[in-house]
Amino acid sequence: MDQKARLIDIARALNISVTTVSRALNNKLDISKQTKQAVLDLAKELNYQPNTLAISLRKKRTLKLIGVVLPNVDHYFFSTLLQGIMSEAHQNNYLVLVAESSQDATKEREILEEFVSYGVNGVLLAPSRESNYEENLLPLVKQRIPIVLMDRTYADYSSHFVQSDDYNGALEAVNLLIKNGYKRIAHIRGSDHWSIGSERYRGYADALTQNGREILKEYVVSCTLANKEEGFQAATTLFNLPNPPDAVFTVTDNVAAGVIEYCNQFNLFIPEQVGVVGFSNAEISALLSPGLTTVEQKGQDIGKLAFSFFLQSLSDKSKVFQKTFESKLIVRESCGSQLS
Amino acid sequence: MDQKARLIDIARALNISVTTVSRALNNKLDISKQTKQAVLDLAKELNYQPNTLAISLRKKRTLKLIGVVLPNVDHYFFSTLLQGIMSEAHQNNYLVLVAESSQDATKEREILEEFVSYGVNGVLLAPSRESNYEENLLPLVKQRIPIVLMDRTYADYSSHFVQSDDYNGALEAVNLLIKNGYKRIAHIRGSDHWSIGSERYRGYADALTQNGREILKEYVVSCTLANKEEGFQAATTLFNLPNPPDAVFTVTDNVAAGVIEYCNQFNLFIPEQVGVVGFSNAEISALLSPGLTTVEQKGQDIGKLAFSFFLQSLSDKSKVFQKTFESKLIVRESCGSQLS
DNA sequence: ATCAGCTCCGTTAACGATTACGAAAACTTC
DNA sequence: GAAGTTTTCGTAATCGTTAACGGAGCTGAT
Repeated sequence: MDQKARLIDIARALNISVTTVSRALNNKLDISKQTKQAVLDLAKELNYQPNTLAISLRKKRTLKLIGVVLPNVDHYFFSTLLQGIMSEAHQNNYLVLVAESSQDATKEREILEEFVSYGVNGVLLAPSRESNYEENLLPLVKQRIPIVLMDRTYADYSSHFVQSDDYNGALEAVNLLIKNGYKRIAHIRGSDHWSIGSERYRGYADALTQNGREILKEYVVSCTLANKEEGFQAATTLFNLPNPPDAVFTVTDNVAAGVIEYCNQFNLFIPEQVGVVGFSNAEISALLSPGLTTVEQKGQDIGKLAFSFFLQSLSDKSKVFQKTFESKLIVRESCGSQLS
Repeated sequence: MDQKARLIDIARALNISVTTVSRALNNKLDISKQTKQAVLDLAKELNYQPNTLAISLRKKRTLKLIGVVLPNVDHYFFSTLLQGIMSEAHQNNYLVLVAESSQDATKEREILEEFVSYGVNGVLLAPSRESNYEENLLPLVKQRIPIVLMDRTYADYSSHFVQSDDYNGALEAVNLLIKNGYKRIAHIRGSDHWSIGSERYRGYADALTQNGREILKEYVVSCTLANKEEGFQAATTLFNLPNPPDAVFTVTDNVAAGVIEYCNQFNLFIPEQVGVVGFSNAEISALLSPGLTTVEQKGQDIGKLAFSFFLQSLSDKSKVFQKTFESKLIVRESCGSQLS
């Protein structure tokens, strides 16, 4: 009784054919004003909602549906990324399937397969750390499903992507530390498999050499999960060196939070004794004490552009859309800029 | 050539009927081993992918698809909520449509309609502030689509829900401040339209009266967005009163972050001069200095349970599933518990 | 030889919408 | 009033898949 209203329900009630009802609702020509009005009125009364499935099937046009795969949604950067995607998608009447790979390449592959079998029109992917082109992406490429990569890319595959300029961001961050007088700058970096790990390291290394400084192995500590705990641990290692650093550049803000906690705990004053710069401009960076100098990653903008690249790639199959957002330093207390 | 293979293509190639092909692929009984094998082989060769639209249309429901509507995904609590939902959903082979209402009841309604016309099997909804039952939920209820509410509920509608115990959480938080010797406890509260705003205020008020204290109007400041800036502003108001408070309980951790920033900036020592307690146990609460005492909201658990309620409601149509998670205080430095 | 009971498969009608085609009704025009 | 034109509507096919039903063919028991 209260079931969903269909065209046939309206048709029977008005004693006309389904075709006529369809015509009325779709603003077609071959229909009189009166019947059209009657249909529209009844449709409104019954709260008629067309069945998208049936329409798509009939029109042989797929549903407006895209899939988004992220390593973690509770990570601030990714959640803003998602927000950007969803706002664009909603404006274009696309629905968004979301799944979390939890940084697990196998799970990522499973998700992508599910998405494909569900008939998504495209995939926006922020690859997990161990994701590789051959196994994860090739199947989609074969099926000609548009893919836009976000945040990181594959070394062996050129596709649409939107990322932030990790290299220059890191370069500027370390340059700032140098300019502010820090002498022994350490880096807590991400893993090599991870493009943001290697890109940010590259920026760190080049900033040092461009300023005629050496890169000391013991000043570079790797982490894998890039969270606060690892930051604390790495700080412990660094500050217990015979010749400890006087500044730390970290691969993410969360890692920097661990460093700051270590310094607060062991009375190393920031920025007087130790300078700290993070990466991401996560929510926490403004809330930490002292405020964390960091490199902005515009999650929303990246997400929006990624979706718009997907849309454009539908109409222009041959073109490859790529964008690297410029990095921007957000200077707060932790890097000693206020000292001079 | 590269067109998608359909059942009829396989059927024609093997000179059998579509039904038989369908039977082979769906592991039905009435079929011989040989034909079944032949179909499976050819299907694999042609890389047959069933058309989910057609299946869903025929079965009158989509295959394992649920919709999630949240006010904001970049809010930490909601992102953990989403995480909980997605982890359960993935385990049960459900795909998850996600959309953001941006606290806009009209947009929320649009999203819900879209979800329905896509044939989702259920909806998990964290209602926006102005969402009302009549307009937003009634249409779904009429169509007998299972709905599980999260975080807040409707006064005029009893349904499945999962929420955290805002009232008792607030009560305990304020009791702790009282126990730790704070005399003039203020509250920065959320708006009245918002159940967490009124529930947490109710807890605050009852804690005071149960301890024989007065509720002073000037000690209760309202905010709408519940962010750090509003917290800073409210702190400015409170600490410039002729008789300023010596403790503040805030509706969210972000608001508390604003208060802490104010105190740090104007040299009000926490917890010695001012006690602060927040709500949510957001990521930032552990990273702030001093660490913020707060009430835990188990986003992941709430999300997981909400999904499992949805699943259960499918098999047991008549039962109503409801759960209020107990609140739990997370005690850190900001509330003076270390002082005594 | 007849009948019951399998196994295996095809025919047909759905699911809810769109659309080509043609026919009835209404309106012109001479 | 007959012929032509236009407006308005219905019939039936179609999208890709599933499912109720029935029928052929074979086996084995009576």
